[in-house]
Amino acid sequence: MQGPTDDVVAAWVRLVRAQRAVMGAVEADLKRAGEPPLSWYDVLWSLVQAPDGRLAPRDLEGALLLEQYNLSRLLDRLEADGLVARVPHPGDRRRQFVEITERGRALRERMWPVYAEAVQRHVGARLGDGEARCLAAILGGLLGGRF
Amino acid sequence: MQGPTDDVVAAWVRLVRAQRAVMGAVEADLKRAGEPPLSWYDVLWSLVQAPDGRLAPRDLEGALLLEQYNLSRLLDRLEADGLVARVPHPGDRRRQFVEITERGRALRERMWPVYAEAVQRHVGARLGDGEARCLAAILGGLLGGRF
DNA sequence: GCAGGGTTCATGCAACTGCATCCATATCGA
DNA sequence: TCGATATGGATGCAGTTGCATGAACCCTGC
Repeated sequence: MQGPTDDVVAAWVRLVRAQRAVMGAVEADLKRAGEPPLSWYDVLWSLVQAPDGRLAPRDLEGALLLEQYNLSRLLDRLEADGLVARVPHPGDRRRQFVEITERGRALRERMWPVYAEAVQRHVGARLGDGEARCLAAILGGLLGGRF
Repeated sequence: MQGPTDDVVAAWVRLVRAQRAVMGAVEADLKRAGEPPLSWYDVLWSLVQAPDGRLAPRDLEGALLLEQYNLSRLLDRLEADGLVARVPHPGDRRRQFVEITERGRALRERMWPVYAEAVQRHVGARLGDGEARCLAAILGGLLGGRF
């Protein structure tokens, strides 16, 4: 196979570094505001968007690109805080649904302004007109099927 | 402060997801080939590029966007494998240099082909002409001062 | 109906990370 | 010079992740 061009390597390096820097900054803003980590928001948001506020763990896994065991434990923590509930799947006792609770919805709504402001500060404010759209398009291609 | 536009949010979401997907895939390729994780490569490569193959931990920290304590322990592991050596700083006994060893250089050279192929497969092959350059440019702006 | 195999989710254990703090050393100011 | 403060790096502990495996359940073919 042909090796990557210099441009590709540069893009890769900056992708890793930009994500680390920006995500770290957003995560830090959330923490400073006394809110839970981003991964909690991601789960809650996925559930809010889903019909009936519930999803199969497997779907969450795919949506959030989490490993099965990581999701399992993340859900443990969310459940312990009363933000989601695991409800049995009628007809298949292996499976289950994860359902957001009222408390979970409330937390997500409380987190959103903090999150949005952090994203604006660390991403929005640094991108010119059209750059955001262009970035999203290219990254979408990079993601290929996975989205 | 004005909230982020939809385009900014989309860019943010894809940035996180793309980095997770691509980085996970590259990391997995390295592991499959029996090589150490990417963080090891990053340190070794930073040292190779530095004059005399040595850097102050603080500089590595900035270059790799690692926390001080994480770098300290990463260096523990690299040192335990004989890939780097901590050498005292003449004139300030608090400080030190991290110096790559021959063994470290050899490992980096062995890792590179595997790494390069993974980057090509998961990044290069998915970007059209000019997209890599465009992506690198936008992400560079996103990084702002930090690089 | 039941043995074998696949699917879904959980968990024991080891490695890694985050956080607070500590230790040793250097620097600054009176 | 000496005490207060700052800096560079390490470390104890708790929380999280990765990996391998396990437990419960479903399904298929015989």
